[in-house]
Amino acid sequence: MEMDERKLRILQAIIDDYILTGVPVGSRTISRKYETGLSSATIRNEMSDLEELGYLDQPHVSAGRVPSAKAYRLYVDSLIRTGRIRDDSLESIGRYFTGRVHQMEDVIDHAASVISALTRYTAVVLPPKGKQPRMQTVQLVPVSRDAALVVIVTDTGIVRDSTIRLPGEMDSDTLYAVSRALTEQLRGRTLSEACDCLPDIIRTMQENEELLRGLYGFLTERKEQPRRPHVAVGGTSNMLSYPEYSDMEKARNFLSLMETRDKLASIIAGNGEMAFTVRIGPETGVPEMADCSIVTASYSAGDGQQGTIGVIGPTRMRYSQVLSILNTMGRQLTDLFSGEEKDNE
Amino acid sequence: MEMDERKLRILQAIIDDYILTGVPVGSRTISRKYETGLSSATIRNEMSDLEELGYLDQPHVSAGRVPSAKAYRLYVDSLIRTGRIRDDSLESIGRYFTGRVHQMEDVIDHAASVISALTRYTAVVLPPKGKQPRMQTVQLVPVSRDAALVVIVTDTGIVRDSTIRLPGEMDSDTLYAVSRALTEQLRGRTLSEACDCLPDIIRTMQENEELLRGLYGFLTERKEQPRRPHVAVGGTSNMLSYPEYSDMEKARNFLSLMETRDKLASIIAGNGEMAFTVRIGPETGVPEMADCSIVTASYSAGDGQQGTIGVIGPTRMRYSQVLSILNTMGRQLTDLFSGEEKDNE
DNA sequence: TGTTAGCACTCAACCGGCACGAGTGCTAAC
DNA sequence: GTTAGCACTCGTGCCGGTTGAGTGCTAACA
Repeated sequence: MEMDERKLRILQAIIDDYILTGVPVGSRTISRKYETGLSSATIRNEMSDLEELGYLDQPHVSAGRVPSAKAYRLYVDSLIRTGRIRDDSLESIGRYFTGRVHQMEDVIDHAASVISALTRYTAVVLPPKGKQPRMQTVQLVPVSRDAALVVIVTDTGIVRDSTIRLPGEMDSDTLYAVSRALTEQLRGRTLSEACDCLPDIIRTMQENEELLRGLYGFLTERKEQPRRPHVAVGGTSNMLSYPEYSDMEKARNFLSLMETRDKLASIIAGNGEMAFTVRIGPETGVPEMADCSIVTASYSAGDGQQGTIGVIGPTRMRYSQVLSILNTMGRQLTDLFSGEEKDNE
Repeated sequence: MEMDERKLRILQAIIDDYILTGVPVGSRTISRKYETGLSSATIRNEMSDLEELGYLDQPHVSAGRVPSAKAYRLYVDSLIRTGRIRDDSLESIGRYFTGRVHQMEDVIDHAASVISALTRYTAVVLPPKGKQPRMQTVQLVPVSRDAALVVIVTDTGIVRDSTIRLPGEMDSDTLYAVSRALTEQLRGRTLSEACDCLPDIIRTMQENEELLRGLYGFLTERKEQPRRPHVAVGGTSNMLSYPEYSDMEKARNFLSLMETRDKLASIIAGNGEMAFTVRIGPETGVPEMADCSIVTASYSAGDGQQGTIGVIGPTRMRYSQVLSILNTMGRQLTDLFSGEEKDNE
């Protein structure tokens, strides 16, 4: 026995209905609500076949059928292959991003809350991430008599800053002179390269040895403990609306996973090569998410920097809508960050 | 009829037991588990009195008694008055904050997760906030040929940065010269004062008019849309462990409140004058939190800057433990930020 | 006068039985 | 190949009885 056109149509109807209602769907429902021109008995036979083929599950004998992960996979693949991903909500998304100060973290927080509001699922946004950033400018800004702020501008526009102590009183001009010299020497190097060659530089700039040692300590600390990126999450409470999560234990595990941002980031993080990733149920590889699906899309922030936006929802997700929204949002973010990028170059 | 010593002792026992178990407590339980030397019948009479006085509620006639908000209030007040707030968990808290790079947001995130882990409730930490910060140094750091990073160092150590466009190519030395001149003129002023007097400065520095105008735009934008402070939240999932939140609807409302950080911040924000605030049930003034309590403590970040740490839990909270942990954590944060502050002055 | 033992009463929680109905699989007729 | 009909399954909701924790009241006691 194999799949034919009619089976496919029936499966589609079952999935649509299940996504809508969340309750196992029976043969009668399909024959009535969807104009198939077939009786419930015929649907029943087809459903039986579809179950044998592994596309449907039956919670118990007198209940309706529920789509399996395999069915969703088929459904999503055909959705993506036929390119039926619209851009309908573009304007409503675009509207959110006008006339604002675009600080990176604000933008991704905001993106997460917009996505979760539109989809009514949980949204996760990871900041752009790419190759090792290279230094462009190093500058020491005086903060007080014996402390300075280290500002490192990299080619990705990301700035790391923190104060270091000065060995003694140093005026603003001296700091500037050191900054210029450092910039000249370190420009184009990555953070860890800079770390490696700083001892050499210290030798050539004896007069400021102590200050540079402080800077060296700061850099190595940063290299070993990079500031972990900000992960934006929105709409975690949405998940509790779905009967899939009426089990408290499950809900708590889910929420607690959402709280451990490191783990969450590693789950969401895409390989950056695919426009979309859809992982259904067990495909997520995370036991806590055995009955969730994760849809991710990547956006670009110029210069090879890639970010990820993702939606987490029950396996019976409105995939088509989610893909459309992620698609639009991805483009929006790409425009936004690339635009900013253009300003800087 | 009025309160006497014995009633107080019994009430105390009832509250202790209810905090522990979460189920209505009966007279027999009190007479056996707590060595009162009284029979259950006597306890029963006293409980009846306590109910009449408004300290106990009875869910239904054949259930035990439950402490009222008024009872918790009495309990907490005596807890605070007698100063029975220990510092037992100090070492375990202190241990968390050693050998780390102390970036403000990391610290408060971390504090929230430590508090929630220790208390098993939900923790909220607000960053220090105080009088208008005053400028100390302004510096323009070149980012690319036609863009610069504006770094403003204020006396609170908080740094605002964002890129602005340069009118044309300007080398690092020119930018430095402008920075020095600006610093001289603006030092000691608040952000909005700086905004007001920048037009005057522009007049005196004709040659860089265009650059300064860009800066002016940046400052006014910042003045009107201050970056909203980062609110750290930890342990939201903990709330689902308590039977008080077995109702999904309630749980969802709670979580969604935790997601709207602005509102959350305004609920938690203390007046800064009290060491501790305990708001019980209706006292919170938030309908979603009718059966929650909120305990807050403030910490100081030096120079009049005040931050707030808070715990949100069911009304039957382990107040004593929570107060003790907040007390310790508040001191820890005060030390940490004041220490940093000391480095800078 | 305060304390306690005893007793009747209440009521949520639990359990077993029963009817209902949605849904299936199978068979026979079209 | 399709469909009508029928027997069968099984989760769900409802009803009534039992249980047990807990109370309030009263009478006896120290």
